[in-house]
Amino acid sequence: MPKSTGLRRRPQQTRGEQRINTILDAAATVFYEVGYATATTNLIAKHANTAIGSLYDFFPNKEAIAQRLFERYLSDLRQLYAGILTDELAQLPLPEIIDRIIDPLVQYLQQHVGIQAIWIKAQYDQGIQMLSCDLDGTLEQWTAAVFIKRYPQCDSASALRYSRICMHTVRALTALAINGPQVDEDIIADLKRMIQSYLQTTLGA
Amino acid sequence: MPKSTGLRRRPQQTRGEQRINTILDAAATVFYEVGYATATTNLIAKHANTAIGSLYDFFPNKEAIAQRLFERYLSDLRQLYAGILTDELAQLPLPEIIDRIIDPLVQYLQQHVGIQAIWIKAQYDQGIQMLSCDLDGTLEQWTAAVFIKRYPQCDSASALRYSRICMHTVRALTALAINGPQVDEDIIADLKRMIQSYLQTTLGA
Amino acid sequence: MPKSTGLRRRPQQTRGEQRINTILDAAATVFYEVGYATATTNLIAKHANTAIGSLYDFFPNKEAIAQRLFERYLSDLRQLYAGILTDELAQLPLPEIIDRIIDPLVQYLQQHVGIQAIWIKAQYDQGIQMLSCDLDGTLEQWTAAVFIKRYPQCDSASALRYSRICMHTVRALTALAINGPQVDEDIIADLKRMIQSYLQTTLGA
Amino acid sequence: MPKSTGLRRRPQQTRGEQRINTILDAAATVFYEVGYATATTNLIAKHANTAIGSLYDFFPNKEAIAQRLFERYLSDLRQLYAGILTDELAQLPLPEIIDRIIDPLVQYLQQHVGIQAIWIKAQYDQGIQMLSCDLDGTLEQWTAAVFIKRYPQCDSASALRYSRICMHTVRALTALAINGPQVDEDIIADLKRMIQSYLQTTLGA
DNA sequence: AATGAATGAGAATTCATTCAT
DNA sequence: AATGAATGAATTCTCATTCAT
Repeated sequence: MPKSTGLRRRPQQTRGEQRINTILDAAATVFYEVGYATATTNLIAKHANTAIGSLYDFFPNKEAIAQRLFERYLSDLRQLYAGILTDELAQLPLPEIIDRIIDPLVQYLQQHVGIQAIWIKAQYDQGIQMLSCDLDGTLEQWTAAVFIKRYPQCDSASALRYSRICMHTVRALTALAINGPQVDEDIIADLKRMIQSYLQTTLGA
Repeated sequence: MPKSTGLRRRPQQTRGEQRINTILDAAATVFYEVGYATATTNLIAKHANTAIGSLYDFFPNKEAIAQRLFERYLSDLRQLYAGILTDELAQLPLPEIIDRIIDPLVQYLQQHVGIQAIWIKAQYDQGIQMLSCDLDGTLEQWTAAVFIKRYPQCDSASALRYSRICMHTVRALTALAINGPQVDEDIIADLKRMIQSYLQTTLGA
Repeated sequence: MPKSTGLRRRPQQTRGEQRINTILDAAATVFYEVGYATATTNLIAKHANTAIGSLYDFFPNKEAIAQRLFERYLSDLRQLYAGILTDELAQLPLPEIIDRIIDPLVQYLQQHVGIQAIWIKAQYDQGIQMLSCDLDGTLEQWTAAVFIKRYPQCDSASALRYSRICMHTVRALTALAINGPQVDEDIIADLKRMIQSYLQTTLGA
Repeated sequence: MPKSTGLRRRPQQTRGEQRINTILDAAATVFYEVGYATATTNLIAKHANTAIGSLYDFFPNKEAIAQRLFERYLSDLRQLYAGILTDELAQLPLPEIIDRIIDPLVQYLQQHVGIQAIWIKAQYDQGIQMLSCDLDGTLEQWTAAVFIKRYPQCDSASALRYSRICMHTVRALTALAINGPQVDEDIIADLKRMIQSYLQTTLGA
């Protein structure tokens, strides 16, 4: 059952690189529109204006496409947070920290509907669950690192636990707040308040 | 594309009534074991020791089975909360209220793994999203009613909004805490703390 | 493949007799409405307000129902033509003969839509073809007998051939003329003219 | 309930074109051998030495296959009659006209057993009735045009009526006369005589 | 006799994936 | 590299018929 999910053929030319991105974009759209389970590889190929055979030239199976999408999102977010998760962040007041973490995430989700489909909306879909682990885990670790810096009394296991709880809440409420490109800012505000009060109660100011 | 999800044949003998329940129990198990998306009607029939034809005698498709399951869970919960959501509840201290709402829910989820599969774990699965609306909505309304009673300054629209936010958080974190019959009590404790601090910050003591 | 098509249980009581007729009437209606191939035994039972089990108490299979319908129609027609196919008939002028044969048939078809479905409309349906042989054959024989009487020079083989040709034409054009209880009298008139001129050309006045 | 009957995928390679024809040929054979109602898509695929999936690549269902067959036959006949239905035809003696219309049709039916199954033999099968309309209608119109030319006193509505009556008779009696590649010439001769005498009686020499 | 629940073979249909061109 | 035709296992669903009550 452990299918390989890597690329099949490493693209030799820029054309191939572009093709891969076209396919991934198409997949993101299709996943968003019909859901991961209902999405078919043929439909993705059609959206990408690509022959189904070409799709399979690059990806061994449907799962690998989602996998690769996750990787792309993760790399996006890595870049995005590189400038945010600095040492100074932990020194700021808690509300500020929360803003600086949540706002870019919300914005990114808003601008990339594909990630909504596979990360937020399908969080427990058996077919995609494992694929999202990396993304989940990475975000949780980043946040845990901030916690440790800010709350020195906090051991790393606890920090990860808190972080995980927060991230799950963030996922659930952004899912509620975000619908395609639309965002309900009130819910985001409440989400922030919830996280803030939780952390204050749990770890002190 | 809105398939009808009613019963196909209303059973007129006790046998039929039992058969329906057997199928629903089997479906709950199968949904839990392989997930809603992966579950097939044949697999459900096999688990129920029933001919596939019998399943289709009563249910037009998989969706209808899930629908019916939701109705059964909802009716269970209605009964469960009938004794809890009394007028006195709103008079109690907030932590007590939260305990009295969350504890029975956690216990019920723990004892009915089927509902975990379709309500908690598949909360954003396109195939099941609409079906769970009733359950969602009902729980949210119940809680909103408690809020209104406890916080008279709170109008009903806001109460519903707060309630919705809380229930989504509850779903997300019970999903994290509960795995089949296992419960991570620490997460439940944190969940309660999160809800409590959120409500206090938002609505006052 | 030669399924028995007789009755399974000879009804001991009038109740059973009635039940059989109810089922046959229902079958006639259903055959007319959806066609023989599409008709299901369950649907017939429902139309007859009868349990499917009861239907199978009386008829071993779907084919037997159609078979029995044919028998009923045949017996109706036998009675109908008993007073028509007399020795004097052959003495009449040809147009008169034709009227006396076709008119009652058209009227009967008009009044029994069930026979339209299985005899006229499904004349080449594999499922029903053989069943209609008796009805076909009988009508052809009756007519052949008239021919022989009227045209003494005509041997019985030829008479049967002419009769068969005429009956096929009659079937085809009544099918065109009759639609449920509606009849296009013009077509019937042309049908008669066609038959008459054919016979005159073939066998003389 | 009106399923679409167009092609699902328009073939873009010669292979696809061939495959479609193979499937249609197989369907014609199967329809002839077991009848339209009994024919299954799987059986057709098997006869065509084709994966069932390929069949569904091109055709959404059995009906669409029959539809397409009709179109092919119609186009054959159009070509066939292009050289026959000339202006001079109407000048010939009636028997000659009839020969020139019926003979090629009989020959074509004889050589294409598939059309026998769906056009002649299943002429009133509910499943196929509508599909054959085009073929019916076209043949009737062609013949009506000849009538109008030959009998100037005849208005177009009447011509169409006569034509329709004749074509139904032709269908019924060719069905009786033709069985696969076998033809009973005597019946064809009688058919011609019947049509001729009918037209003479109706429209004059 | 009657009821309607149960059976399961078999038909229709989809779609991830491979293959020929 | 690219195309799209082909494959067939797996799934959904129907319905003639039998069986338990």
